Amino acid sequence: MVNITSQEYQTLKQAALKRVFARMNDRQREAVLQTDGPVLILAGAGSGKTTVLVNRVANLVRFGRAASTEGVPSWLTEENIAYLRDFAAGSQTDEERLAEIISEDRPKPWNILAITFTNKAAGELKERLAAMLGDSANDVMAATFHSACVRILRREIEPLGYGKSFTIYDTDDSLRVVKDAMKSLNVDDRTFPPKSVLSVIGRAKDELLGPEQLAEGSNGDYRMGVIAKIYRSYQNTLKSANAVDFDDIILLTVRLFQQYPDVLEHYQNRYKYIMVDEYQDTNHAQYQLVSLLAGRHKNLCVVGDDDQSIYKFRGATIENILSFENQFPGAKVIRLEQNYRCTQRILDAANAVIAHNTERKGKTLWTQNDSGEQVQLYRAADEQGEARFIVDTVLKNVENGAKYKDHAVLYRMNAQSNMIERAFVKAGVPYKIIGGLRFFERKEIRDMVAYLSVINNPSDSVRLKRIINEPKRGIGDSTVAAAEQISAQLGIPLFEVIANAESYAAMQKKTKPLGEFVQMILELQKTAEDEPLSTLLDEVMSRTGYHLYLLAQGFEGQTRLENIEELKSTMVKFEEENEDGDLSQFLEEVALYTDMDRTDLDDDTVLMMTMHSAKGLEFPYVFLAGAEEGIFPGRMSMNSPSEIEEERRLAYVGITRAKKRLYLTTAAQRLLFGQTTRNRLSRFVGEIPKELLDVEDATVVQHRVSAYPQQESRAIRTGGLSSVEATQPVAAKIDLKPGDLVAHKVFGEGMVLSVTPMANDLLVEAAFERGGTKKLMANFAKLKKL
DNA sequence: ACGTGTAAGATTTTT
DNA sequence: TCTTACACGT
Repeated sequence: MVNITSQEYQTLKQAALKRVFARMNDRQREAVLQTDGPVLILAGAGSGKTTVLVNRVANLVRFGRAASTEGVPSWLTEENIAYLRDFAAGSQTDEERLAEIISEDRPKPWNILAITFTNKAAGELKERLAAMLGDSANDVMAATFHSACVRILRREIEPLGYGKSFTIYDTDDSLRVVKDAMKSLNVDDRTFPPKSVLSVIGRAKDELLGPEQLAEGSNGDYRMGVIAKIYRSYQNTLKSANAVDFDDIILLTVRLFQQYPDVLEHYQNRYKYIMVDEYQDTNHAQYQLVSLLAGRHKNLCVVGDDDQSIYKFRGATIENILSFENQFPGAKVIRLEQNYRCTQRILDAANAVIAHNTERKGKTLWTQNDSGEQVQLYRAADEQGEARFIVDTVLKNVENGAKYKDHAVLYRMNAQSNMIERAFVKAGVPYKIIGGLRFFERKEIRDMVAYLSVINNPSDSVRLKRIINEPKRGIGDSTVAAAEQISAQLGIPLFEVIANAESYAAMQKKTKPLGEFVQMILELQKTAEDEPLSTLLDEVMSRTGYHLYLLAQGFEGQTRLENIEELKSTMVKFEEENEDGDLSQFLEEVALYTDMDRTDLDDDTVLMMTMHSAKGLEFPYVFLAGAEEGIFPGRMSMNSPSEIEEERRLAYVGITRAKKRLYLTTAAQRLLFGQTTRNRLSRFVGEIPKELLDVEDATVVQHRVSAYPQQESRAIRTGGLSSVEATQPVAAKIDLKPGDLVAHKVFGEGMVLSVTPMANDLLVEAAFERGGTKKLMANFAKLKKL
C-alpha cells in the first residue's frame, strides 16, 4: 500500500490529464474526459467538436477510464506517485509513462465505434486519430452508419433471408424498381409520382415500418394503401434480386439486432464505447440502432447541434437530440459554446437569426475573435448583377491577397448556380461546383457501373435492364418485357432467360442480338478475372460499342468520355489502395461513394454549392446568394412554421460557414425557371440587427445610395407584390419600357427598371428620387411618362 | 425498334 | 430556362 489518500490521487490524476489535454477549453476537456455513461455534447458551429471527438477516442485508448475511476489502484508504487506529481507539475511530459501509471480499464481500439454520416467525416476522423495515436488508430472503427451496418450485414444477414453478397441499390436503381412495381400494379404515375412514392417508402423505413405497418398506420387512407402495396412489391423485387437499398442497410441491421439477441450481444460486447457525430441528423432507425448497440454498456456519446438540423426532409428527427436526456436517463449534457471560427459580427448575426426559432435546446455562441467587418448586403438589379457582384468581390479579395479557395458561394438550390457559374467563366475565375448533377449519377457513369455490376453478378436484373440495350443493339422494350415475363413465371433470373433465348418461343426472333449480348458479357467476365479493373473498363467501353456511341455525340460525348476517364482513375486509385481488391469490392465501395469524397478541396478554386452541402465546411469569405423570400426561405416551406424553422437553421448553417466576411446578395428581379420573379428581401436578413449590416443597393441611382442608406433598406422591404390591388380601373394605356423616365406625385422623378403587363395594367418597377425603388401599377399610380 | 417532338415539371439529399 | 418523360410517326 502506498502513502497517498484517494482524494490526493484523484487531484493529481485530474491535474495530469488536464495537462495532457491542455489545448482544449474547460468544456471541451470535460467532454473528452467524461468516459462513462450517456453523454450529449451540444456543439455549436465552429466549436471544435471534431477535435473533441478525436481527443475523446485518444483518451479512451490511452487512459481508459482513468478520469472517471475512484480510489487508489493496488498496483501503484511510490515511484509512480512521484512521476505523477512531476507530470502534474509540468516537469515530466512522457504521456506513455503517464498512461502506464494511471490508465484503468483501457478498451482496445476495436472496442470503440465512431459513427459519422459522411465518408469524408469518417476519413477525417481516422486521419486525425492516426496522427495522434499512430497505428492503433487503424483499429478504431470509424465509419459511416451505412458502411458500419454493411460490414455487420455482410457477416450476419443470412438469417434475414438475404445472401451475404447482396447488392446495394442506389436511389436511381430504387426508382426503377418503384416504376416497375407501379406498372405491374397498374398505378397511375401522375397521381402517384414515383419519386414521392419512393420517398414515402424511405420515410417508412426510417420509422422501421414494413408495408403492412404502413398500411395499418394510415387508417385506411387510400393513397397510403396504394403506396403500401407498391412498397410490398418493391421489397419483394429487392429481396429476390438479393439487393438492399440505403434505408434497408440501417433497417435490416436493426431487425437483425431485434430478432437475434445473441448477435446483438456480440456487437454490444465488441463496441464498448460508441460515439455518434451529427446526432441531430439521425432518424428513428438510426436512433434504434444506436440504442440497441449501446444498450449493454451505455457508453454512448452523441455530438450534435439542434440548430444545424437541416435534413428533416430526409427523415432526420430533431427529437432524437431534444429528448436524449429522457431516452438515456442520467445523461450528462455538455455545451460547447465557444466558437473558434467566425468573427464576432458574423456570430452575432447567426445568433440573432437562430434566436427566432422556438424548437431548440437553446444556446448562445460566443467568441474571442475580432469583431470583424460588417455583413455586407448587396442588392443587385437582377441575377446577373448579383453574379457580377460576387465575381467582382472575389477578384477584389484575391487582389488583396486572398486565395480563390478562400471563397465559397452558397445558394439554396442548384438552379441558382447557372448564372454565377457563367459569370465566373466570363471572368476567368477558377471555380468548382459541388453537387448538382453528381458524378455517380451521371448517365454514362451509371451505365458503366451497371455493366460492371452485370459482369460481376448477371442476376442483377435491374442493372441488366439498364444496359441491355444501351447503346442500342436491337433489344427493345417488348423483347425485354417478354423475357421478364418468362423470368417471373419460371422464377429464374432474367439473364438466364436471355442466355437460353432459343429455348423459349417468345424469344425466337431475337436470338441473334441476345446471343451476342450474352456472349459479350461472358467474355468480359473472363477479362474481369485476368485483367486489372482499368483494362476491364476499356474493354467494356470498346466491346459494348459505348465508346463509339459517345464519340458520335460530338462535344457532349467528349465530356462524357472524360467522365469515364475519371471513373478509370478512381479504379486505379482503388487498386493502389487495395492490393487484392477485385471487381465486387470495387462495386461495393462505389455504392457508398459520394461526390464529396472525390472533390479535392485543396485546389485553389472558388467553391460553389448548396448550403446543405456546405455543412461542416468553413471558408474565410462566404456569399449567400438569393437571400429572398421564395428562394430562401424556399417557396415550398413558406406555409409551415416548422419548415420555416428548418430553413432558418439552414440560414444559421450558411452564416456560420464564414470565418472573416459574409456577403448576402439579392436581386430585385430574377429569372428563374424561365420566369421573372420579384421577391422581397429574405426575412432572415431582416432578423439580423441593422448595425451589423452594410447595405449596398445597386438598383438605385448611385449618389442616392450613400446619402440615404436607411431609406434604401426600407425601399427593399417595401418591394414585392403583396400590396398591389387585384382590380384596377381600366385607363388609357401607357407604354413604358426599362430606361424610360417617369414622374409620380409623391416619389418625384424616377427611372423605369422593369415592366410587367398585369391585369390590364403595367407593373412598373422604378427607382425614384424620393423613396428609392418602388413597384407600382402604372395606371393606378398615375405615372406620367416624361 | 428507334428517333423526334412536345408537354409538364422543377427544393434541399450526408448514404 | 432546362431537363426529363412519353406519345407518335416511321
